[in-house]
Amino acid sequence: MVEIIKSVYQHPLLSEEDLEKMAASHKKENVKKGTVILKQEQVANEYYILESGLVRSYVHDYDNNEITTEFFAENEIVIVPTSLFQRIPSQETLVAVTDAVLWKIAFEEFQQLYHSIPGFSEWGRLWFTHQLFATKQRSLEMITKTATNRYLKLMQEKPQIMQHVPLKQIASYLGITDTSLSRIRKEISH
Amino acid sequence: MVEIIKSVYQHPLLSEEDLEKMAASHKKENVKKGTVILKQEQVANEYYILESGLVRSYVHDYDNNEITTEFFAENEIVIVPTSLFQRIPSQETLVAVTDAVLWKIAFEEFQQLYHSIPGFSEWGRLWFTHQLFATKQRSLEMITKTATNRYLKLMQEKPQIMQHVPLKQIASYLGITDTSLSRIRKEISH
DNA sequence: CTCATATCTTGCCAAATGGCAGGTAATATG
DNA sequence: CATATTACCTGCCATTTGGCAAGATATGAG
Repeated sequence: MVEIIKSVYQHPLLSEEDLEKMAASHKKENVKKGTVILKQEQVANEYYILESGLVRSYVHDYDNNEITTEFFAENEIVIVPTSLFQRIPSQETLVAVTDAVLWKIAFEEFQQLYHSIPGFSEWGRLWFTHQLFATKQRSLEMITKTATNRYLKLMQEKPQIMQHVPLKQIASYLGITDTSLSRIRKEISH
Repeated sequence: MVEIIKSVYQHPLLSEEDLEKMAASHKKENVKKGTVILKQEQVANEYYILESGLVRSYVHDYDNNEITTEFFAENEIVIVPTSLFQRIPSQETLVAVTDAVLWKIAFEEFQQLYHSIPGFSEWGRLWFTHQLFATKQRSLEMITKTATNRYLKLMQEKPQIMQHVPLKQIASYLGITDTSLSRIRKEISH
C-alpha cells in the first residue's frame, strides 16, 4: 500500500512511522491523457508524486512556440519548484502526456509535515541539492553536447518517451525543431 | 573588519558570535587579473566569497569554443557547486576577470562550520534554494527572451561587466557570437 | 475493417547565424 | 610618446537551421 510514496522518500532519518504518516497524507488522483495539472500564470498549490504515466512541462518562447522544459517519469516528483515554494505564478504548464496516476498533497499540509518531521527536512535538503545539480547539468549539456548526443542521451534515460510523445515536443526539449530532429534520426539510423 | 563576510551570511538564526567565528575562518587572498581559481577537471577544495573584482566561469562546447557560464560580482559566492559539494571534477573553469579580493575557506572547514552552527545550515538551505531558482530562471530566460533582451537585462544587472570583459565572452554567455552581439548593439543604439 | 486524423519524413527555398578578414579604435607596454 | 597588442565593427560569403508543404506512414475512433 502506497509503497511508491515510501520509496520516494527513502532517507536514513525517516522511520517507518514517519513514512506511514507521510504516505497517509497523499491522496491518489487519476488523470486522463491531456489533463492540465498546472497552468501557466497559476500559483501552484499542490505537490505531486507520479506513480505511473508520463508528464511534461512546457513554456512559450519569445516567438510563442511551445518549448518542452521537462519530462517527468514514474516515481518522480512533479512540481514547478519556483511556483510552489515561492508562491508565485508559474511560467511553466504541467500536462499529462498519458493517462497517469498521481499522489497529491496540498502545499500547506506538505509544509506542516516538512517542518514537523526532521527526517523529512533532511530529505528535502537532499532533494533541493540534487535538483540544483540536475538543473545545472542540463544547462551545461545544452552547451557541451551536440543535439544528436542530447537526443541519444534522452532516449537512453527515458526511452518510454518515444512511445508517447510527438517528435515536435521532444525536439523542443532538445532545443531544435522537429525538422532537424527528423534529420538527426535519419543520420543515426545509418 | 571582515564586514563583507558577515553581510553575506545574514540570517536571523546566526548570532554575532556565529558570524565572528565564521568570519575568522575565512582567509583573505588577492588574485591578479587572469588568475585561474579553479581549473576544469580539478576537484574544487575551496569556497570563496568575492569582496571586490569580477570573476567568470566558462566551459568548452562540443566544438571547443569557450562559453561563459557565469559572471560573479562583488559580495557573491564564487564556487562550482557540483564540484565542491559532490567532490567531482569541475566541468567549469573559474578565472579572475580583474584583480580581485577573495575570502576563502577550505571545504573541510566549511563543512565543520556548516554542521556545527545550526543557523549556518539554515542559511545554506536558503542559499541552495535560491541558487536552484536562479539557475532555473536562467534556463527559462534562454528560451523565453530574445538575445537582445538577455543582453539588456545583463547590462542592467551587472553593468560593470562591460568595462572589463571582451564582447566575445559576454556574447557566449548570452548564447550568441560576438558578431551577432555587435549587430545587436548596433540595433539598440538607434 | 475503414476512414479520419495525427505524426513523421523530406525536398525546396528563405532567413538567420557564423566564419573570416580587413580596417579602425582603444588599450597596454616599454 | 611610440609601438604593439587587443578588441570591436562590418561586409562578404558559406553554412546551418527553419518554414512550409506534400506525401507517406502510423494511430485511433467508430
